[in-house]
Amino acid sequence: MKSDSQLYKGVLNTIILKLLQEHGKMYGYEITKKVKETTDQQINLTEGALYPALHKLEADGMLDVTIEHVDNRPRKYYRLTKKGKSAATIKMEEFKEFISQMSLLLNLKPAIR
Amino acid sequence: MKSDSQLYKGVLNTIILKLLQEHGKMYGYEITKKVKETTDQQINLTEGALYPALHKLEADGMLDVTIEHVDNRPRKYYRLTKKGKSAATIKMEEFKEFISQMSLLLNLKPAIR
DNA sequence: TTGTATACCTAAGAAACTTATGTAAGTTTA
DNA sequence: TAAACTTACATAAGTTTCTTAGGTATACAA
Repeated sequence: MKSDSQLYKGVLNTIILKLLQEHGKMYGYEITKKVKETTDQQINLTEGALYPALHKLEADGMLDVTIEHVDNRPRKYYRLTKKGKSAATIKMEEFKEFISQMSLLLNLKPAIR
Repeated sequence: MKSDSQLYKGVLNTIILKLLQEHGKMYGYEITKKVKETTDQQINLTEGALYPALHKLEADGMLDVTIEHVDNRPRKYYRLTKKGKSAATIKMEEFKEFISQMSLLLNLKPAIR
């Protein structure tokens, strides 16, 4: 995760879980592309951050993996487990709460639903 | 900073700079109280996080310090320097940009002005 | 055949916290 | 009046999470 701002520390898992919740299954490289595309090239989710995060989420029972071969190259598709699904929901709630608290602290108008 | 969520990592400087921008001068303990009060006791800005952060901001030329004694106890009042003022503004812009990018990634409705 | 895109990976170091202390004066309460 | 809490500062060890910098390998375009 790189964008000249410290703010993105801590949101990596939230992003991963949410993207998987929306798209069903994704592989690592696809996630980096998706993030870059969605944020108009502003956020570069680096592989050095992503892969260790995926491995940790898998070790924690949040993700299941299936390997598929495309053009002789392996892809590791990740999917949310049951535990991962509820974690995704919780992380989203936490994020909204975070925005709401920060809006109070920084005197912003909160308006995220 | 403690609230059972990793999200608050990275926003500490933003909060400090913004509070000082709004209130002119504040001392450390006052900042922790202000954060607790504003967030309805939800966010506990721990001293182990705050004091090193204040010292670093001072070392970086963002803050000026003056010591005042109240009831025989010393208070270190912090104020934004010129550099600190522009840093505060930049941090706020960065935070709004962060919210906007995250809203895209997490499919939220962005509405912070 | 050189560069770019795809697709995975790890390891050293830095940064920013948490947790756990420590000091000391003033204030409340049993 | 002793104990407990609040005010007000501080540091230091350890953890987590990321950055930076590498590495492997296949496919395709110039």
